[in-house]
Amino acid sequence: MDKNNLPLIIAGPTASGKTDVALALAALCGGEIISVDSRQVYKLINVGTAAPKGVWKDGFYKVGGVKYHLVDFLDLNETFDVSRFSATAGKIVSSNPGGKFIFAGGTGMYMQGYFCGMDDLPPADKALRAELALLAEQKGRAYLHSLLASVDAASAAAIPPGNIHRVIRALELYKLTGKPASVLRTGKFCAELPREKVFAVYLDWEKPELEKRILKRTELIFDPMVKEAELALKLGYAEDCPGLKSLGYREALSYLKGDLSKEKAMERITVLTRQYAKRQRTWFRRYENMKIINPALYKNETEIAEEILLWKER
RNA sequence: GCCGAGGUAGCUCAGUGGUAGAGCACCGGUCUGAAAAACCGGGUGUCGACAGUUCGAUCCUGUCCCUCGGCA
Repeated sequence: MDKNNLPLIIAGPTASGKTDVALALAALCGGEIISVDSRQVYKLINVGTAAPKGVWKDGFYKVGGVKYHLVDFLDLNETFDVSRFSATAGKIVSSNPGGKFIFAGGTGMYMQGYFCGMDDLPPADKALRAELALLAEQKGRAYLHSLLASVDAASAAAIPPGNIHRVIRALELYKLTGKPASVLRTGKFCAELPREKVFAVYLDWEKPELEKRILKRTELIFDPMVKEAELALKLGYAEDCPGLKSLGYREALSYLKGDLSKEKAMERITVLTRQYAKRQRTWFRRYENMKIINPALYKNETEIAEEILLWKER
């Protein structure tokens, strides 16, 4: 296999400039970009999710002529998840054999799912989840956890009772298949990103620098975010629909309702974004074969892209 | 200037004559179809300063400094 045709991953925390680097790479070597982002998939909330600005043309979302996949297509009432990402990305890649692909984004779990592979497990069952969530609400998370312990001791031991999402998923797997998660899962998902299948880059700013960028971005996107939230409500979407659960929209809505001053709302969004960036850093630290790049050491995105291409050729 | 209230963690504040806690922030981590999710772990401190009383003071006493109200 031609080494130059291996896909590239441009990962990094939120506000690290992944999109711009990906676009610079596409400009240098051609190719298409696949957004690895659980929120940029939605329509109507493009600014607040920092989705690249583009236009729909011939069935593709294009940014400056570059195909930018998996952005701006999903209804706010729909949910997206790692399996859908993995399957869709797979289709996009196989639709253009020999094409160059740049995976850009910060949703580590999606990268993990696509590059390491998903086990063949049943998908989410909304009704069952709602039923289990209700049970947890009525009888407590500890009760749900004890239910899990009685059918799947290994999962129960690994999942803290407070982690309601994972407790529910483990119970869901058991109810749908009759087998405990520990039996269904092969462990391949947890592997290191396969070196022979992908080149991975991580954009790693010094912390104070990233914090400044986050602050700046909050200031830049807050007003448009409020407008997006307002429009969504006007179109009939509920405040708690899946899309509007994206980071910051709750605060934008609170501001809209007058429950939060603009200053407080922005401050809160900045904190949430910083915490999110930290979780991303923690996630990506697991990968030992990523190329770490400090963007501050380069003049611009093009220089970073050139550096990445040089590294890839080696 | 006088009177009153107060100075304890990054912030808001609780507390005790035996060198301190909470929430949030912050730091570290977990992660298999919700992941911008949901969690787990950690106190990071000259208790305003200086004296005095005491075996021992963040706590009691005095002086000073600072902040916020009220009166001038």
